[in-house]
Amino acid sequence: MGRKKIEIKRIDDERIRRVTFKKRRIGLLKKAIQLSKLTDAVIELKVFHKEDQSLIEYFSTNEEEMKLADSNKI
Amino acid sequence: MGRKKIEIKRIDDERIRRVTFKKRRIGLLKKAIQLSKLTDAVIELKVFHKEDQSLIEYFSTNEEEMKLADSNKI
DNA sequence: AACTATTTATAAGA
DNA sequence: TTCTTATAAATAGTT
Repeated sequence: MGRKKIEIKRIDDERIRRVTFKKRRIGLLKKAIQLSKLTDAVIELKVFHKEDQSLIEYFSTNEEEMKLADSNKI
Repeated sequence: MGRKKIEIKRIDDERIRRVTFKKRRIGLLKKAIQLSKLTDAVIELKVFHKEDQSLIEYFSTNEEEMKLADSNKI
């Protein structure tokens, strides 16, 4: 959803890859927060990027509740 | 992004809440996969829904690599 | 479950 | 390189 349609494969140009990463990471986090708020979904999201050694984590609830859900895996 | 703009708060109507959950969970998963493919990001995503006891998990890589990233938390 | 009008995310440009 | 904008994509309400 930009000026042009892009293929979903690794972006070779490092500059563009970094910019895309920063933009889309924000977008993904927003979507996760919205889903959680709208529907009571319990969400855990981690995004790690080697290039800048950044790690972002989001838990819609405490970790314990997620582990509980996890242990009752279907 | 639909016929009307909605507020990001809990959807009271159960039927609508369930439909919205199913739609947006797919959207979130797609975004996570795309971010990973486009930028080499390492992503872990878990979505749990109490109402139907469903748990969806996505790892863009093996869990070990994520744990490693996690242990180097900044 | 499928459609479509509209909002939102974002790729490329400024 | 932060801000803008044209366009693609997601989705709220409809059928």
